[in-house]
Amino acid sequence: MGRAPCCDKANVKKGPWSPEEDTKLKSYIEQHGTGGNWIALPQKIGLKRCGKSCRLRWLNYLRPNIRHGGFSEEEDNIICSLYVSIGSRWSVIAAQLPGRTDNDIKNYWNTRLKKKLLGKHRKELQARNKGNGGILKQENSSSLLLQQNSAQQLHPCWPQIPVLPLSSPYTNQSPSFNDQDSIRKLLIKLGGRFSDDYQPILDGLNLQFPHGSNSLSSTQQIQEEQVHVGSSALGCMNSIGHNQVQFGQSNEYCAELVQGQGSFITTAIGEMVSSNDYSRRLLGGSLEFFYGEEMITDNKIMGACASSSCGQSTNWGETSSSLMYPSLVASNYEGVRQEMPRECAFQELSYPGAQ
DNA sequence: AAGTCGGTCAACCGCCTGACA
DNA sequence: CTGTCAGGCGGTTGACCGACT
Repeated sequence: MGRAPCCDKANVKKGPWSPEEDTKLKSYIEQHGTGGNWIALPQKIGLKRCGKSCRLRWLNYLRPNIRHGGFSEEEDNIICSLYVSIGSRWSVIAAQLPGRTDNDIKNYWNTRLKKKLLGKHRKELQARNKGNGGILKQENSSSLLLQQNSAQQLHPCWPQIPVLPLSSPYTNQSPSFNDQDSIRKLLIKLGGRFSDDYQPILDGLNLQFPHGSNSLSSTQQIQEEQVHVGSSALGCMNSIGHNQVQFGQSNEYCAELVQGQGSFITTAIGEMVSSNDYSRRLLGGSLEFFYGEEMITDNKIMGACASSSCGQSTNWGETSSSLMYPSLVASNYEGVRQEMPRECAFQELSYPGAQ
């Protein structure tokens, strides 16, 4: 029992539109509008097309002021910025780019932009490996984590509970956002092997992370976790799943693991975004929008955790709507588990020294 | 010249959401 | 409150085209 089709599939033409069909549709809509009913429209005009197909054709190709191809650097930046913050919500992204359609942007991202960023990463990786003789790739995850922990003490960019003031999007305020998790989402979405250095994105994005008073202790916790849990993503997930570690620790620990997956795209995007004031503002604003949305989900999770054995010192019930906790995005275990590509998890496990 | 391969992009599919009866 | 329906959306497909062998 499927859903009833929106039109009679047998009597509907499919495939590319002919110039005659385009002309019919365009002239009718220009004269009469859509009439608020796309389904009935093709019959009115005498087109053997599905109403949805007409709508798509009009929106993507026939309506005035549509631009195809020739994406500018500025547009690249905006697309990347928004993809980092809100993901593949192409209609929202398209709304920020006059004359662009969601379909165009989606195609552009999938065929060009993604590869452009991947290519950039490979070059950087090659350059870096030349510089250090490829030693970095040989390091096991434990030493990597320790190295990162050392760096974290200098740049404590993983506070347990970053707190940002809520402000309206698209303001001229400094983009004091904290988007490691959305960036991580991007990395996970894109899959593949990432580089190991996180700092460039922080520099590139000009991020300002509040230095949590407990950041040092959380680093120590992570080091302890390494001993107890091992250094695989699976270990992290199992730990959370079985409540063997406290929530704050597992959160941090997962963050560290994913951080270990690197940041080639984020570095590239960071460079793009930081090169452009508008993109920065856009990203700052859209991130707030994004985090605001994520909070709903995460509050549910955190609420559930707080009432079970995995909650610890954080009192999630006191969460104020005026505060945002971006790091909690990564604490969404289900989200991490579902979005983590198999390849990603496998490669993490295959590190020499991983237990 | 013919075959193969990979990239691009228009169009389709199916799910979700909101309006409305 | 519930069911239906159209609109909207993101993911996917497949035709087309140019580069390469």
